[in-house]
Amino acid sequence: MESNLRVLQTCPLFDGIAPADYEKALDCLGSIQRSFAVGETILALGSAPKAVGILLSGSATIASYDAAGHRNVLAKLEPGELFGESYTLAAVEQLPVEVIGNEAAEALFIDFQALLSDILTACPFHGILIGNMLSIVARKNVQLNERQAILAKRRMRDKILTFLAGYMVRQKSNAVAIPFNRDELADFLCVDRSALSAELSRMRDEGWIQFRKNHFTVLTDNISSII
Amino acid sequence: MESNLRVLQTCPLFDGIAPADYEKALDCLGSIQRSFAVGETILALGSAPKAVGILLSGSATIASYDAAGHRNVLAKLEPGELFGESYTLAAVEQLPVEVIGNEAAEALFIDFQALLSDILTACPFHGILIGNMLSIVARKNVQLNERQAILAKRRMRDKILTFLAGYMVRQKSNAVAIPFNRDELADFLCVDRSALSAELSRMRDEGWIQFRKNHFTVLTDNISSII
DNA sequence: TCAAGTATGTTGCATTTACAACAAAAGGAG
DNA sequence: CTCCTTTTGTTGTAAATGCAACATACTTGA
Repeated sequence: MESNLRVLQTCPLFDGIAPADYEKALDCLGSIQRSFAVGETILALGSAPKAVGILLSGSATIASYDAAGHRNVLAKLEPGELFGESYTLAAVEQLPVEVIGNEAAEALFIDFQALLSDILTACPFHGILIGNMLSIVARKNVQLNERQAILAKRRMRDKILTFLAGYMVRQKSNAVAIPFNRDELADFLCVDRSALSAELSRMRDEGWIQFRKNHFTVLTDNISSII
Repeated sequence: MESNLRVLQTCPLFDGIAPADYEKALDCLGSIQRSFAVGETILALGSAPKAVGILLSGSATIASYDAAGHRNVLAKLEPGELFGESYTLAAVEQLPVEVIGNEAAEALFIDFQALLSDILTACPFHGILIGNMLSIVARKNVQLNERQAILAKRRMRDKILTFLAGYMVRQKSNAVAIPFNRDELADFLCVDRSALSAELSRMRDEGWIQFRKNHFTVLTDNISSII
C-alpha cells in the first residue's frame, strides 16, 4: 500500500474496508489521484463538481465569498477528510465554495455517479462505499439540523440553552463538557465573544447555569421546566 | 397498483421507477405499510428510528420541543414526502423530533439498512433507490448549508443580502422572485416581520434594493461591490 | 517563580432588533 | 363599488447585542 493511502484508515468512507484492500478498491472504483502545489485551486468556485474528493496529504481551506465580496473560511481540511461530497451528489451546477491547498497537497477523487451506475455488477467495495457515504451525508445532515435549531433562536440565551441541551442529551447528564473555548463557542453560536461571556455570567448570576472553562452545568431546578 | 401508491410518483425516492413497478419494488424491498389514526404518533420522540418513512395519505406534523418545553413545529408532511430519513441513515439512537398524524394517515416504511446489505444480490430497484436517496440527502445538505450561511449573519441586512444572493445565482439575474411572503420570509430569516419590513424599506431608501411583493431587485451599482 | 502570552470576564456606549400598536395598501366576495 | 380580510409598512420604545477598551485569571516556558 502506498504510504499516502494509510490516511484512509481515518476516513469514514473506507470503514469496513481493510487497509490491504485500499489499492485494489480504488482501482476498481476508478479513482484519480492528483497533486497540488501551494495555493493551487483544488476545486474552483463556480465549477461543476464531478467527483467526491478526499485529501490524502497536506492541508486545504474551504472558503466562500459573502455578499460584500469578502472571503469567508468555512473549514480547514486535514488528511483523510472528504470535500465536495454534498455538492457532487446533489449535482449542483455551480460550486458555491472553493477549495484551495494551503501547502503542497495530494487528493483522491472518486466519481460517485459512475460508482452508483456500476452498483450491481461491481465488487463488494462499491456497496460498502455507498453505504458509508449515505451514513456520512446523513450524519452531516443531522448536525446541520441541530446547528440550524441553535441559530434559529433569536436570543443569545436561547442559543446557549439549545446548544447545551444537545450535549446534555448526548452525554445523558446535566453536566457536560463542550469541545470549544469561548472564542470558538462564540463563532459556533454566531455571537460576539464578549457578549457571550457577559450573557453566560448573567445566566450564572440568575441561577440557570454553572460553568468553569469548558465544563457547563445546567442547574436541575430549571431543567425540570426545560426538558 | 393500489391507488395509495400513485402518490409515489411525486416522491423523488422513486424517480426512475415506473409506477407499474411500484408494488413489485416495494415487495422486493421488504417495505411495511401502516395506518394511523388522527393524532396517533407515527414516530415517537426519543425512539430509535429503524426505517425511512414515506407518507402515503393524510398529513402529519414533524415537531420538536425546545429548551423551554414548548412544542415547535418543524414541518408539515404531505403525501409523497419522506420523513425520518436523515436520522435513520445516521443511525441516531434517540429521535430528537416526533411525527404525529394530523388526520387519518397511511405511511410506508423501508428498512434501508437491510436494503444496503442486500445491495449486490438484489433487484435493480435497490440500486435506484439508494442512488435517489443519496441525491435527496445531499440536496437537503446543500439547502441546510445555505440557510446556515444566512442565519450565521449577525445583522438582518446581511441575512437579507445573503438570502437574495442565493436566488440571484440560481436565477442568474439581479431581479429575482422569491417563494415567500413577508411573514414567511421573516420566519425563514428568523427575524421579526415588522422589523424585516422596516429594514427592507431602509435598504430601498439607501439605494440597495427595489422590491414589490415577492419580486426583489438588487441594484447593479451595488452588485459590483457585492459579487 | 516570574514574565509574557492567552483566555476569559466586565463595563459603557452605540447600534440593532424585537415588540406592540397602528396605518396603509392590496385583494376578494358580495 | 364597498366592506372585509389579509398583507405590508411605519413608528416609538424597550430590550438585546455588538463593539471597544480594559481588567482579571489562567498557562506556559524560561
